Amino acid sequence: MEKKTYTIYDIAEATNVSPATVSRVLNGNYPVSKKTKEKVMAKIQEYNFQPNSIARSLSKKETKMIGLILPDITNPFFSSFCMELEKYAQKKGYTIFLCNSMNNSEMESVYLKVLSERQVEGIIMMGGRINKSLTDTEEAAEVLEVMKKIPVLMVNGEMAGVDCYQVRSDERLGMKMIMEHLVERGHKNIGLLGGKQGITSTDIKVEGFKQLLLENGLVYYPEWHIYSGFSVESGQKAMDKLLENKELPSAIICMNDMVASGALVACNHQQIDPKKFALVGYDDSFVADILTPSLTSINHDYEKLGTVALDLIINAKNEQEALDVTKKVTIDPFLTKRNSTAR
Amino acid sequence: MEKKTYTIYDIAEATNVSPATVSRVLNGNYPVSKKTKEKVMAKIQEYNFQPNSIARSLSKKETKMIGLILPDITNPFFSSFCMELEKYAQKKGYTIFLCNSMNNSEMESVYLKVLSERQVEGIIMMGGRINKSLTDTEEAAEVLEVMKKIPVLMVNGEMAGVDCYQVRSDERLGMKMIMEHLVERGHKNIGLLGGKQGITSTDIKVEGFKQLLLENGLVYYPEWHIYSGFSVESGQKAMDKLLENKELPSAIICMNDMVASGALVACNHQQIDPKKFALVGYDDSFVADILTPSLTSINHDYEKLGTVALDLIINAKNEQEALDVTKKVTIDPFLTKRNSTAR
DNA sequence: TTGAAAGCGCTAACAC
DNA sequence: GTGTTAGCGCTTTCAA
Repeated sequence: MEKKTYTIYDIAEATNVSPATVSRVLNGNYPVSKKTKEKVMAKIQEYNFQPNSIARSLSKKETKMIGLILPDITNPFFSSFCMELEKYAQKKGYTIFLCNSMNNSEMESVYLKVLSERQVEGIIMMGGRINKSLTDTEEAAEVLEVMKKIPVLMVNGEMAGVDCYQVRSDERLGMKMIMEHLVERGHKNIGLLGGKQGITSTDIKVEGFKQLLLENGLVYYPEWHIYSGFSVESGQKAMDKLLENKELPSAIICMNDMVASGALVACNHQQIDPKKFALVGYDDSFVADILTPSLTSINHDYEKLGTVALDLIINAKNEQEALDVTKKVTIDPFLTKRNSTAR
Repeated sequence: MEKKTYTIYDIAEATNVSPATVSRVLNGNYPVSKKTKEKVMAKIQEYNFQPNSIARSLSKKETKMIGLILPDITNPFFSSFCMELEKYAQKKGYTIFLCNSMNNSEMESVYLKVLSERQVEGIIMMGGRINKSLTDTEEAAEVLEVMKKIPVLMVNGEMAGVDCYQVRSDERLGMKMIMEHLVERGHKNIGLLGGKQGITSTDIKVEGFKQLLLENGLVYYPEWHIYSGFSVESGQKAMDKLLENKELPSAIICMNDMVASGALVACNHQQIDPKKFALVGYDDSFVADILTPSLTSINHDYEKLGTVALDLIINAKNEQEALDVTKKVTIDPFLTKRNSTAR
């Protein structure tokens, strides 16, 4: 079974050329006569030779690998992004190194180190430490250390004192789209469910929510605003709590589709027709389609998020000299209307 | 910004030892005097030195990377497996190289090549070409070629003529658990929705379904058995079609949770109370919890699937000599009962 | 316990 | 156009 694995030397020898020439036909970056080229190609075919990209990486000091650190690939938001990122990376000749931190800061640290040792050419971070409103100094220091060697990009997050590449979907705008949609549907009493204080994405939405109520001449009722988390269960709990109120809103915005799912579960448990409320989610994951009623939600435009992120990080090297580099890009989300807010 | 990145030579020089010694303290595999060890460690700290694992890989001819090729990480079945695999791999000092083939055979080929060039130490395949009942010769040949160099493991799939490592959750047993559960609940009329003929996982379940009906003295009604696919929409279509029948089953088994979701959507559209049917899904993904009613489903035991798969592939190298290696392992799934089949 | 040196497979000057 | 050769950064005999 110890199959001999061929090197360019084997090919060179068998073809009576030098290893350099083999390398040249392999890379096509230097002129090689048609004749020798064909000769070499033939042997490569014959031997089914595959270049060792480890050796190439060492020699060229480039790995064509991008690291992606996220909390949990099981979450549709992250997997959707991952998918789009990889799709685009593939086109660009890059390959993605996926790291699930399991929502654990220590794991993030471990992976930061692993990726650095593996010489990835860029690191994209999502969730976890970059999504806390209050930056932890230790955690920031680690990222800064890595940034000395490798460009870092954060998706929908940031850390105080860490000046890195950023791509974010405009959650303030997303909230505005939701609000306009609801107002247009005649809603005046609107509740907000889920999320956690201190998590950036939540804080942005909450702030937008309050401000937009004001702008639309509507009132913010604290009892209709319930923090709970990001999971289905948290959504269920939040909805249960909301339903304890005597006065209820006519529309409910949820921090993500999971929370909205939980809200629906709560309604069903309590034998309350969910159509009583206009319900809106966030992330526009595939669950939005399977819920009853199907869920109106905000789409982050995953494709754009992915392509922009990759472009930024790939170009980071070249851009380092340029002074006017746009390091932070904001992507417009869009609203997908479904039955949960139909008239 | 062109930050000098240190090598063991820098450390060696600064410490007045040889690079070899630095390597030894880094790896801890050879005796080093306590004194020099501490000296070296200190410098490593000071310089914040990180070994280049590309160089190490080239020298040691080991990458500690395992490739994972699957159709779509967005699908909870695959992401759940991926998560468990990575969790265990991390413990074992391995790292996962994720490849989304986007359900595209050519992409599978591309990734097979990429992983091979990148010198991964094992390749785990799921879905795609290994899940067709009729093996494509070309596709098999590619896999066989790779197997000359790298051990390959297939999860819930196989290819005719390709003798590789295999881990599968026993879908025949899963079907039996479902059937027993339904029979115990008094159901005699059972339908089967979704899947595709020619896809192994479907074929196994269908065959089991028919046989188990027989064994339980029940009748197979072709009009209650509707192929459609694996998506939510396909489930909806299948259910719509099923509902055209005059006589309806009292229980419905779906090929996966997505199809079951679609079935529920169809019921809701048609204003039919889904509680009229006992509904069972497959995969036990998180959607099972958010549906109304919550969905009874078969869990593949992702953790076991992941750990067994990794162990097999990691040990492949050593085991090559042993003649009696168990190359194929079957994992027992388990039934998670929820409201959709409650009395 | 430590150092010298060869080598992992490929690339890229530099010659010719 | 093509060959020679010196690395890339680390590991690992072999000697000392």
